[in-house]
Amino acid sequence: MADSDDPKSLTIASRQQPASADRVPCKECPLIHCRGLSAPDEGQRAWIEAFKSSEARYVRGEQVLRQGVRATRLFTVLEGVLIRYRLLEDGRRQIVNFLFPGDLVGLQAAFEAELTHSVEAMTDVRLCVFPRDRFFDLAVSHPKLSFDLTWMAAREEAALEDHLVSLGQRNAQERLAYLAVFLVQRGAATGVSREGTLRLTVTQSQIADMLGLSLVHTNRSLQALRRLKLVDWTLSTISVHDMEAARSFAQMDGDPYIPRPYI
Amino acid sequence: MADSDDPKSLTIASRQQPASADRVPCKECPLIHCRGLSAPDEGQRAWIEAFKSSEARYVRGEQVLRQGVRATRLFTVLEGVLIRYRLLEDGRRQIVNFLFPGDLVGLQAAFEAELTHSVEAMTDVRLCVFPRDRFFDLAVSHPKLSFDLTWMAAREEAALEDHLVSLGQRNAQERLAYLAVFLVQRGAATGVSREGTLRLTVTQSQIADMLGLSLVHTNRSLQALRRLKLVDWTLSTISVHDMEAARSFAQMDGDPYIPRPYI
DNA sequence: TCGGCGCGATGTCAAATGACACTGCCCGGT
DNA sequence: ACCGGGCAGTGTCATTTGACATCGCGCCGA
Repeated sequence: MADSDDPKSLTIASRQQPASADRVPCKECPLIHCRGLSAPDEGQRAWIEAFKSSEARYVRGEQVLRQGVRATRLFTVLEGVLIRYRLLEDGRRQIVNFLFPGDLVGLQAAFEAELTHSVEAMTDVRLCVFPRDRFFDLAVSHPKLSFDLTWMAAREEAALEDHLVSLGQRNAQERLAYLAVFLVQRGAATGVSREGTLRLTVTQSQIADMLGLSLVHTNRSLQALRRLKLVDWTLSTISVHDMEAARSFAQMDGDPYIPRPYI
Repeated sequence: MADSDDPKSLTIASRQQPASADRVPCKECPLIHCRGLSAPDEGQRAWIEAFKSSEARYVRGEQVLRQGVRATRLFTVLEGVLIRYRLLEDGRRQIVNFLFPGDLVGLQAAFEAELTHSVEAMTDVRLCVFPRDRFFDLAVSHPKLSFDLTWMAAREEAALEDHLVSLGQRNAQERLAYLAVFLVQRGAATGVSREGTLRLTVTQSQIADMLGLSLVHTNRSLQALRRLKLVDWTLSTISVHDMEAARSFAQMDGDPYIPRPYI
């Protein structure tokens, strides 16, 4: 079920991450070009630049944050995709959400609480690092950023609400269609994918752990969707031929496009 | 499935809610006495008082917010319990969360987005009303409150994460035990329930719609839990005899007590 | 006093989903 | 060339969960 406990990924995950010397200045932030993300203005960007302490890189499979610890750093995704998941004591794993460029990683750390989930890189990633202890300064000195932060938290909450509806009300095929559409659109909005297709390595085991299905049933349902020509999801590629058909198959409503602020 | 479309509740729900003349001054806010809630200080309370525009009352079954509209007001729960749910086009309903005193209702409204869920009163409730358009002032003029707001959003997100794990990884009985423990503890923290028992009218149909189970299966699983002497859940009362046993049965970890700020 | 209604409970059967054991394929290391 | 590991796919059978029909009970209003 949880495939994160194989020896290799553990040893990789536990080595300390050196702060990379080179860092992108915020005024040249590559995320500016993402439709789907609304960039902060000049003043805010200066503030963010000062707040940002460094950059970090992780390779696919590495753990960025570990459930149960009190983290001292927050991150923001500059490049790549990650997952956020929780482990139960008996080894069951629930993947809670995927993280794309612009997303905030580890907001819980800001409130000196223990993390309730782990975060793992799905691709090689670059993250912006922010110190937790200066977090409160943010709200004081730049209200608009603080507002954006609340916005981001609310947005993430809405995403979880969507997933919750999926797990609670949709059957296996609908869930798969929903997740495929969700990921492809997230990818499109953050510059990771072309229209209708997302190149991202996701194993069926990970899909199963996200959707609350068994591995075998996930496999069979994926095949069914492939036969229906709705979603073609392979190890390295998710492609949705007819977005509207897939959306209606999965009973998705609401507007897919709401530009999000980021930090 | 969705029982909210019976004619009676609809007519009740659609009448306009007169702003009640009498309102509790924030300095006498009854929530001060809730362990489980950390009260704002004097200065903050003054600011909240100025921000608060009125109070509203709803009776059990009334709709407070409706999915798909752009609300102009935010609420805070002063007294009572509500549910937040989403309807799918074919009538399936997913209850997303329960709202207890101190909780924020309709944060999405702050970002001029369409609401993705409806909110309905489970008991007679009293709400504090805040205008949406003065919301941004909050962040500017009182950073600590803005910080608390982010905190609350993050807390709600964590709760949804818990529910997501439940729907994704737990079987019917575990989900029921989890939900019972969750509700009783939420009730205890907000002064609604005595230790181990919560008096709150929840139909099995509502439980089913929260946990993604069929009505019949919910019924049978509840009976099973009753036979196991873990949870006794009737229409009007939830009682958990042995909290620790129930928590471990449902594979719940983490600290149940984190005092939350409120507004 | 009668009927309607909301809610819980049950019996029976069907469908969805899971568990387990096994195969084939690809790929990288030696 | 061989081995081992990760991953998708399959066959078979068990378990969980859902669908549908029905009953009992308490409540309330005509």
